[in-house]
Amino acid sequence: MKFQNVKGTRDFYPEEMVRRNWLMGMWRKISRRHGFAEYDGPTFEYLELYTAKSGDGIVSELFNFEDRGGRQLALRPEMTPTLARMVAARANALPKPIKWFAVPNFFRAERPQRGRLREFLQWNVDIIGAAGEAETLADAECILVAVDFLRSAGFSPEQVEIRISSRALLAELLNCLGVENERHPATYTLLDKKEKQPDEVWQEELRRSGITPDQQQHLTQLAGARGAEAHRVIQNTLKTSTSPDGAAYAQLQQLFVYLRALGVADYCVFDLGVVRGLAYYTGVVFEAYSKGTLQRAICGGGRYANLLSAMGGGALSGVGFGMGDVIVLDQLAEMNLLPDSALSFDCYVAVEEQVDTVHLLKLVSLLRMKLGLACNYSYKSTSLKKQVAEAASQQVKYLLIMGTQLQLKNMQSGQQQLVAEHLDWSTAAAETELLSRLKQMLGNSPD
RNA sequence: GUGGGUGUAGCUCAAGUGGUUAGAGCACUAGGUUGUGGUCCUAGGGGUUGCGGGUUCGAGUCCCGUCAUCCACCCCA
Repeated sequence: MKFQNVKGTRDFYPEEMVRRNWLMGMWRKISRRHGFAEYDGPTFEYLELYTAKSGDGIVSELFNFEDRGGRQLALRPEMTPTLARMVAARANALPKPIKWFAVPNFFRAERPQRGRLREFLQWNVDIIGAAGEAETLADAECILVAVDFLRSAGFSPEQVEIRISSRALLAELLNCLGVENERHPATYTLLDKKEKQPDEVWQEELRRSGITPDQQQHLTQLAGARGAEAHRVIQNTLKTSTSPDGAAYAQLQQLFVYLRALGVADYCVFDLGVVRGLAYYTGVVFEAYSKGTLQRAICGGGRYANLLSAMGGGALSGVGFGMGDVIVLDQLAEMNLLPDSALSFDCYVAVEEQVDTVHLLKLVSLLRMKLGLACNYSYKSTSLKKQVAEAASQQVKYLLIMGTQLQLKNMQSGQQQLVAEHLDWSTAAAETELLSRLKQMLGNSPD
């Protein structure tokens, strides 16, 4: 019987693990420097937690099972329900705003394809409980974190952009056009599809949507309007109403003022075509869009004003985004931005023929446990040349050569120094002497 | 769930229209170059050609099924 990994899952051999750890490290570093605290929850929850948010239809999309007590459980397909549950449990005790992030693995029973697997990692960043004016600050900070990551990973504004819009603004505009509230969700879906299908198909769907020809014409102008053009279209639309609201429009303009102040405006573009598929977004919506050969969203997020209360979490508004590792790594690879994934250790001890293995082990143990260095040596007695070659293949910074003398070689500079003329393991004092000598030489060597 | 492409060594690929014992490079292992940078030389291990059936004197090659994988659709938290 030959086994293989389950469809849609990945094995992480050391080389891939280096990349994965690099990405997770970036996510954590970026999150922390913007003042976010890491949290996590269980890998599985009660099935109802997910059906409560997304309806029974979600069940076919997730891995669910029954435990021995007959309870219906499911592997987590996303973090928001868990987050809502955790926040709800301590809603009154947690200081606001709550700025949390997580880098969990998720499971979805979907058909795998490029950029989508059945188990994947996703960076989740949320700010919950910022109210009033502070909402826009939180929106800006969320987008800032996303841009900071993309820029730090090496994406240029030519390679990726953050497309930003607002559901609240769209609602305002639809009201001006006289589209009834109950038609808003369907209209959002329509707008969302504008760029994803041929124009004739979209126009056909528009005709069948049940809104008036006049409304259809305005909607065509709105959909996909970007930057200055979007502002012009909005101003024209607001004029068509006798009592325009304009609050959401003002808020969105304020958001862009903040983004300019934060220095990330070059990555951001106002784009009315961004809607996001999720029903629960109520305010700002945004996505990072890759402009590579495979054009697609790298991350997506937005403001959800009612989600937590709908899940028993109290009247707290939140804003957040998620970024999956599969697409990010895919896009980084395409743009040649992935770091070197070779193994690397701190040092390697090579021995000449006459060296006693017991002495070798004593030195290795000093390096590993007293100096805390990641250190390797060969189990076999092979030529010095092969040991040096192996050291080089492990990308070590230092090579220690043990013979009658002990020498230290800096593998980057090629410089070699004498550590000790003779190695004396007979007394504890001699060992301490050697240790401090090594500490000094390794500590002072330039990396 | 629908449609399409692809399955030969760990990886990248060979093997005229069916024809002897399925090959190469890289990687891996061992030995050598008596030793300080991924070298070079030699040797070796590794394959039921995804699996099952069929056609045939004979199938990696043709046919059917199945599984896996990739791509697109659906969906996208």
